[in-house]
Amino acid sequence: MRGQTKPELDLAGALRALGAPVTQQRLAIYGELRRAKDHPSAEAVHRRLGRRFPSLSLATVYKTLQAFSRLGLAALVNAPRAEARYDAITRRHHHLICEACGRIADVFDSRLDALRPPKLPPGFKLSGHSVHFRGLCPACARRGSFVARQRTYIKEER
Amino acid sequence: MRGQTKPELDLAGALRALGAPVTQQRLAIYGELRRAKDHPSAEAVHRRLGRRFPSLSLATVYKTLQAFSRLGLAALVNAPRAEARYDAITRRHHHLICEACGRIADVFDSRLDALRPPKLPPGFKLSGHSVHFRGLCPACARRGSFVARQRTYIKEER
DNA sequence: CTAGGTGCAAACGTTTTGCAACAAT
DNA sequence: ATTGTTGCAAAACGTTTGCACCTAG
Repeated sequence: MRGQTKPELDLAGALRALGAPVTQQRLAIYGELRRAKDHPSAEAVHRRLGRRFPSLSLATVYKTLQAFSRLGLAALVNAPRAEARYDAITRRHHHLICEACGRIADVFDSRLDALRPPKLPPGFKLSGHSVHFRGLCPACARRGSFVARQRTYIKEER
Repeated sequence: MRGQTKPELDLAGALRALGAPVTQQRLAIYGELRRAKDHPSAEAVHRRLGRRFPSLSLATVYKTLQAFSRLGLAALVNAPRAEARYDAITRRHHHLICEACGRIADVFDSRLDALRPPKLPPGFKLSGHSVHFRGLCPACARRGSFVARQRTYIKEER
């Protein structure tokens, strides 16, 4: 739980504990992710490591970040590759998302509407917020068999 | 051009009030969005309208949904076209997102961690949730000039 | 030696764009 | 008549994949 000086060592241990190979690329990518404080994209990580590891490929960065995410060693902040989905309801509300089938349900709750961030940075102009609840809808939970933590969600109905 | 509740009429009025042209395409797309209860993607809206409006193009659906979103007549549920962004912090936390520059800050708050949806559908297996606060960071708020409601967020730093 | 990670280039699906034709005001 | 929208096709973008090679265990 320290790691500002040698975050790579933590990673190596974690990977070994998980039976996953420890590679130079993984150490470098994890080190960069630890160092970064701006939630970088795969492309950003690749760009930043470019000087020191000219042979590191973007595909490896993608695969590695996905692996970290799957292994619980990093977290995906947003849902990439998701189609834009629209709602005619513009009144403030929140969402309940099935991670397996992608179904989205509306959640109306004034308690959630009233949330405020603790200690907002001075000068930040807050314009809104939304709460995303994730999980498995009744149908998908019954079927089971969904590998969690893989993708945030998949598709909507035709 | 009817539909039982005549949602098209609301749209026409709203568009006129905003000085925006009222077209058949806009009425149809809005009608479909109102009718749908599953937060459809642009592609889904296009597919569903295909029978009745064979000449309607997918590009128009994209442009129209974006326009609606910008005008406050529809809401974008997720962030499309966003790059996947990662975080080395896997401990539960929330985010504060600048809609102009895309900067993401971490928000730690046990009160937010403890949120629960009101009346969860029976059988839904909740696995987690996160709160996204949106707004303008101090730097962007100072500069002003950002047209809100446009995109959810844009880019991260190099 | 073997499992699986890596690099490359091509493929993918979604979204955006340039532009000419067109419709709404 | 002017302005903004539409449709088309092509391009852009982030991401994923197939496969040969390489590397850690």
